[in-house]
Amino acid sequence: MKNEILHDSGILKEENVLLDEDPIINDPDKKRSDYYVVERQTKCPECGSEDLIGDYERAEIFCTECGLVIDDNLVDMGPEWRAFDHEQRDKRTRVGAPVTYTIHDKGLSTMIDWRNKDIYGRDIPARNRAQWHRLRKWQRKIRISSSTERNLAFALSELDRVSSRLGLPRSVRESASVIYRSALERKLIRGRSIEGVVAASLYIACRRCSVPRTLDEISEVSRVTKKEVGRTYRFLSRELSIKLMPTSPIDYVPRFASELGLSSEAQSRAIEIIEKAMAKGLTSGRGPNGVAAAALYVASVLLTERKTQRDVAEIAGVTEVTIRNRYKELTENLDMGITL
DNA sequence: AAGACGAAAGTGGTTGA
DNA sequence: TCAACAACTTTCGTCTT
Repeated sequence: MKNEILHDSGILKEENVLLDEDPIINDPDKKRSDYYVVERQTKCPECGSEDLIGDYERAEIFCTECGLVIDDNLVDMGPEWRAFDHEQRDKRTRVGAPVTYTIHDKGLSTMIDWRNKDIYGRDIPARNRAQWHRLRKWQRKIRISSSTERNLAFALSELDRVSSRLGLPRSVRESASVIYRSALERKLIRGRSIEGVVAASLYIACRRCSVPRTLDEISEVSRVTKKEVGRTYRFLSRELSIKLMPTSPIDYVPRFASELGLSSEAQSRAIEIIEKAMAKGLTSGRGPNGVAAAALYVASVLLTERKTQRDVAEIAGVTEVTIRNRYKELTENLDMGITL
């Protein structure tokens, strides 16, 4: 059963609604990701194509024809887990507070009222006041019982703030909070700012989930310099022995391309170029965003959708000079048929 | 006039003695 | 700890469209 909603960009979307006759829910062969493709019969405003794909890993909906990203702030509306019967389905829809690593005590906490009244509103006798006072004191101490808990509570709200600003999907946030927790457990935060470690955890989580954000982008929305994020991230990955593959320039291509308004042919052309360049070893030691920018620039020229170097540079977060250097290397070493 | 090009000097971080 | 180094940036003058 489908329920139509009007998206704010004016595009009609469909949303899956959990109903008894929904076949996917009870099909154990379906993967989570299968279930989450909820956009159907939607039209791309650019080319009118109806082939849209919702990519919940990157939190983007894009058109397979022209590559336009229609919505890059996708909210994961599906149920928390797969459900196999009625009872579970009721429990597992995304309602209430699921247990999550992003809340410091998972939302379980008790407060003792500061007023000296009992539940009927009567005053508490003076002889008991001291006892209540002690209870309150201890309750406060227990709730946020240690500096560790205070730290975590602050860090997780900061993490939420930063990742909202970056439009990061839930999976990345969970992953980042797990990283932060283990850093805290190993007492690696001492001597470092909480913001810095939060930013670094997010950076690691982003790269792990192949949703790369540059150090620049992260330091822009958090109150940490790029230098500090970089230092902390290296420290964390060493101490927690997190192995990270170097970011592939290809991971940046869809995001940059859609921000530039390039077609999907240009995207795949750029990816082709990058693959060739990687095979020839032209990308090693080079900043991946610079390589991605140059490949996109070349692709845009080849397909006569030319973008200026400045526009590409700005979106990719590199300078025009870097793009020039990169694409000079590309054109010199790769036979691309057409001279620029 | 805007964009592309390239030289030269500067910056921040890594590496190896 | 320091110098050498590679990648990248900043700045600026010149050429091209």
